[in-house]
Amino acid sequence: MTLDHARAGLRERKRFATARAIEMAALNLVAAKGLDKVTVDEISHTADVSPRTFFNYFASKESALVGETPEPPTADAVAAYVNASSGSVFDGLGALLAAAVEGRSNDTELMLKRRSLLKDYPQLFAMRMAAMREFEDRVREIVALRLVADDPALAADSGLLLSRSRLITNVAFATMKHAWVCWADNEGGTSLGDRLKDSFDELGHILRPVPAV
Amino acid sequence: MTLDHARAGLRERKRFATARAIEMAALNLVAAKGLDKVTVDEISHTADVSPRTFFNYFASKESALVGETPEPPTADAVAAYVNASSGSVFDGLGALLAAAVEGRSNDTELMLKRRSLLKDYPQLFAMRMAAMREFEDRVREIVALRLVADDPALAADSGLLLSRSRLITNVAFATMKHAWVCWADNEGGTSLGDRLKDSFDELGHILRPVPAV
DNA sequence: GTGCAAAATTGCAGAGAATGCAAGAATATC
DNA sequence: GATATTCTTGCATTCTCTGCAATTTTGCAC
Repeated sequence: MTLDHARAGLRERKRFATARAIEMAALNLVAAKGLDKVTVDEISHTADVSPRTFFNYFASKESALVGETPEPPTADAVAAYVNASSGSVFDGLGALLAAAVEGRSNDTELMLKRRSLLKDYPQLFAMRMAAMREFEDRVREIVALRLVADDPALAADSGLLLSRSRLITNVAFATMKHAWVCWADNEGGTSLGDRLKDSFDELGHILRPVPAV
Repeated sequence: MTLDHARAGLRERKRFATARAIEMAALNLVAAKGLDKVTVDEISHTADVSPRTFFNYFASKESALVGETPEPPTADAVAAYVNASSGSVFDGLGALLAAAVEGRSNDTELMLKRRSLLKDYPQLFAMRMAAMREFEDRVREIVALRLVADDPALAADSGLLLSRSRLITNVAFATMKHAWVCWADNEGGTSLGDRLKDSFDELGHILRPVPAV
């Protein structure tokens, strides 16, 4: 799925094309008629596959709409973050998430359609966030590594380490959610990656308000 | 739903009893057999109502499981928070959320069953959080009021006010999520309200780490 | 308590979602 | 080209959810 399709076999390319046709059909139909006026039969017919094939690709109508989950960060990115000697735990975490979120397919057309869809249907956006549970847990592990690197004494108190890494990860994902909403709000503007940086900067502002002089 | 049932009419009491019977049946069956081994027919039969009546009470099998959404904070609580002159935006926000979350029914039996269910099925926990969108938006409005009270100049920049209130609310809900997980993790322990206070305290720690002397 | 209005329950019919299975078509491998 | 693997498809089936109309239960006035 994440490879360049030029070098892949026919079978793989066809599979990719079918998935894209289904997603495209689903996004267009829902944009035109509304989420609950569109059936799987209709989507399948528009994408020129049988309804049964639809369910070979996607577990539900919704999962054809919300897109893939982010790919886990590379070992290099993880190491860079964990061993960063300057800044707070949050600095660098934004970049880590940005790489993961933007990493996947650069299919701009799908991305834009999906953006306006998720903006119109918050329920779908919530689903997308919920689908990131595995990814979130991976990020939590990475945060825990960083916390131990910053303060080796923490390794001894696994309860505190778990609690703290969970809280930090929750806050990071809350910030990501914020970035996404801002990004979807001003249609044209900046990339999601840049918007993520802005939100993490704003987070820093809120957390350490300039002390009264 | 939120009134004491003693003074309510027969009709209202019966309605409440039916809702509870359905929730109880659903929770027990899912605990015993697993989420996808339980059908609405089965739940309805156990609760002694027709399947059609089930859907008069709940929109889906899941919504019978996850429970009600929190009630909005009282005007008094809002005023107290907005006009608090000391502490950060986050101080007091924990208490505001605690009151809202604990406010509803004190049905301990349902609460405990639901707690272990939501722990076993993170998808349902995600649904519960997603169902709070209205409540979340109300909290965001309140946060915006507080921000303006703290810094009247912000009222002029509605974009920044919106962005900042969103981010703060997202972080607050992330903290609430953290509190919930901690609360569900150590079964017996403290109340959810106390756990919320702890999580908001921990948030303060993370945001303002003790500066190196 | 009798009668009437409002509300709740129920059955039924029907659309849509989702899965298992087995047959057939396309692709890969040699 | 022969064979094995994988994909697609149709069919049957179960389950979810909704609208409608008939029936029953409750609230209220007299």
